[in-house]
Amino acid sequence: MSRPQPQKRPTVHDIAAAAGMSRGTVSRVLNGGYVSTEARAAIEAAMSDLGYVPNNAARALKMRRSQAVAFVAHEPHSLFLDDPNIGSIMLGANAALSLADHQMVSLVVESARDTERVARYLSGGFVDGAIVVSARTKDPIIRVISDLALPAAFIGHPPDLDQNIPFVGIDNVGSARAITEHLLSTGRRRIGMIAAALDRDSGIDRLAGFRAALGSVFDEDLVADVPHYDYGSGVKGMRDLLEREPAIDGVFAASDAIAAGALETLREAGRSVPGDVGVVGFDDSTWAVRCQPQLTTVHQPAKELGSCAAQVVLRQLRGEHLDPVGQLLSTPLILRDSA
Amino acid sequence: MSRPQPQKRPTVHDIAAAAGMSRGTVSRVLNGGYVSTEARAAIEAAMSDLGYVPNNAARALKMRRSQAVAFVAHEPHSLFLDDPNIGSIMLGANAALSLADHQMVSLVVESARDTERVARYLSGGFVDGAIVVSARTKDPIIRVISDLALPAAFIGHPPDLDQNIPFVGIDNVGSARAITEHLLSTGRRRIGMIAAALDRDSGIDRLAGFRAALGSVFDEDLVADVPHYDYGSGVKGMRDLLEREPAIDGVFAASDAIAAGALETLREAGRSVPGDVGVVGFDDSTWAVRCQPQLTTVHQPAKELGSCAAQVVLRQLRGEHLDPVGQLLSTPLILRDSA
DNA sequence: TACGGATGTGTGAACGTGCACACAGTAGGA
DNA sequence: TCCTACTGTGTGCACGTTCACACATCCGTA
Repeated sequence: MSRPQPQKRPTVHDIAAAAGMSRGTVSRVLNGGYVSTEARAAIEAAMSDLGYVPNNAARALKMRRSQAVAFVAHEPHSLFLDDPNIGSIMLGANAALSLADHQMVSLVVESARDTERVARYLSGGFVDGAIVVSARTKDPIIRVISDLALPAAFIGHPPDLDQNIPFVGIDNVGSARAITEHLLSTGRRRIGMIAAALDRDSGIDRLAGFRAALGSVFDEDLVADVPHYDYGSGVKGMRDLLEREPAIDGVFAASDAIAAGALETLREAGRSVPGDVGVVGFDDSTWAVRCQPQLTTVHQPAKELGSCAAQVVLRQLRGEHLDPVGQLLSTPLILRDSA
Repeated sequence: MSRPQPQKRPTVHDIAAAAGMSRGTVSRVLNGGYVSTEARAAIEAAMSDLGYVPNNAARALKMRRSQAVAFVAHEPHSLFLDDPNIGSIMLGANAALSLADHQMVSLVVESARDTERVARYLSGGFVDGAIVVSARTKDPIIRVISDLALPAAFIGHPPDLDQNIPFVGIDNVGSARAITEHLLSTGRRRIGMIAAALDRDSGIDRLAGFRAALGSVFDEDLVADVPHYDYGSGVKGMRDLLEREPAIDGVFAASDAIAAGALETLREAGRSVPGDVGVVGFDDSTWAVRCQPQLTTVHQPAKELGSCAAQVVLRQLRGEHLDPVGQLLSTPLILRDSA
């Protein structure tokens, strides 16, 4: 089968001609307005006959509206795969946008090259707004969105985020503090933390909450710093911690995946959990119930974060005023067996 | 900050006026052509001055080219979260498209409503082609793409896929057969399978390969049928199998996640692996090395699948002829500890 | 009889871009 | 001198849509 032209598709003109009407009437059938029942029937028949589909590019050009919202997944390789939240957040956002008849298009940013292309894409009129997840400090995408005045919502917010850009997130400081306090309440004395992603608000805030809970007992030496929220980082971080303080009896892992890695290391080292060491995670992801023992952790409402962010963007699109620029969702503690 | 209009953005006209040139010359600066060095300098200065970004919608309308390719992730909720392949496939595709200066936009299909909207989006001129992953039998998306003659590539192919639509995949039948034969070679006699996703080519083919390897020894009763490739399905499937045949000594799980679930159930049931029961998986995902014992499995070249599919679409876009419509990537057996 | 409103339909102009074409000037070769 | 080729620039049109406007008809009422 040869494919010389990309197949001439019918336009409003063709439909109008086939139905014996004018373009205006076809447009009215599509967008609402006064149309007689016969005219509507004829046009609808012609449309399904010729297989008409409106051309979004033309519509977007004329209307300055594409009915699409970008979901910018600004994640390095390993994170994207090992972070279960990102998937849930996407699905939550997709569902909310879908309900409002908007298309979610997700853009993956891996390299500097990607950043530039995504920036071009965002400003090219293909999307009406953007949801940005886990942007980093000094992320160029932030500037682009700010310059463009593109309706946007950030999920989590880097410390240098422009005050006017709305965000939704969770109270990382408070949640980290609460779960650390739980660890204290079970009688643990030498509590360490495997802190990750300290170039992001979430990582920084979880560490801050941990520090706050421990107060004067806080010991810099008991913080292992790992780059990512993944399993491998957990294994490594726990080895570090055991080496520095063999008498450690409590661990706050910055994510469930990290906690899972930590459990594995503790098992190899012959420590029992929660007998010798209490371990808590963060996320309440599938990791939490898959571990042995199951993890005590902080529930992160990933799906709600996604749909909330979508709502924020949609509200801006409708021209509504946003009262509080930021919004924090609550994060219940989930008590299971690991601490 | 009030936001009455979506902020008037500069157009070629504005740039032309600012630089004292005509629109045509601006266009030539952007797209190549004869332009004097002074003119180019003046125009480039004006562009960076006014912060000009070409309007993709207008360009797409005129050129019938958007420089974007859709990645249709046709996955139900649980699958999307638990299938590690989809992420790797996406990253592979993204990298390849990025290199060719194309934007990947990924569309999530969850519901029938989504299907319809995605179909509209695909035919709306926002994308030049599509990569479709794990479409199901009778998927309406297939018809849409076929009707539109949209350059596309399927990853895996449903049995009812139009002969002309290119696909890339792996030899599920051969790989399943090979790993089952490995199980046989270790002396297992009562081998069961936890089969999943039997509404998809991958699920069907893996079962077929299993059956082929066993030949006359194949026993219908030793196949547990579960809906998804996830951990929970593995737990359930293994319970089924143990109940039906307590003397079972080998299990082929249709995915690593399923194998992980099966391991958990076996552990609970007091069976040792690989002592009492040999277990093999499929995918060589992060699950495989995270299990105890680590899984013997089939390596699935997820990233290559993604980049291959992208290449196929790009080649169609360039008007090249595709010799073999289908393409199968090789899948080495990875021998670890579980069988 | 005339008028205002509701209902229904057609037409022209724009959205921002790229391309074909026209035009102008210079240079080289027959 | 004329023709052609090359470089550089401006202008009109089209892509497919929507929207504002003009027009046409019919009804009820002043």
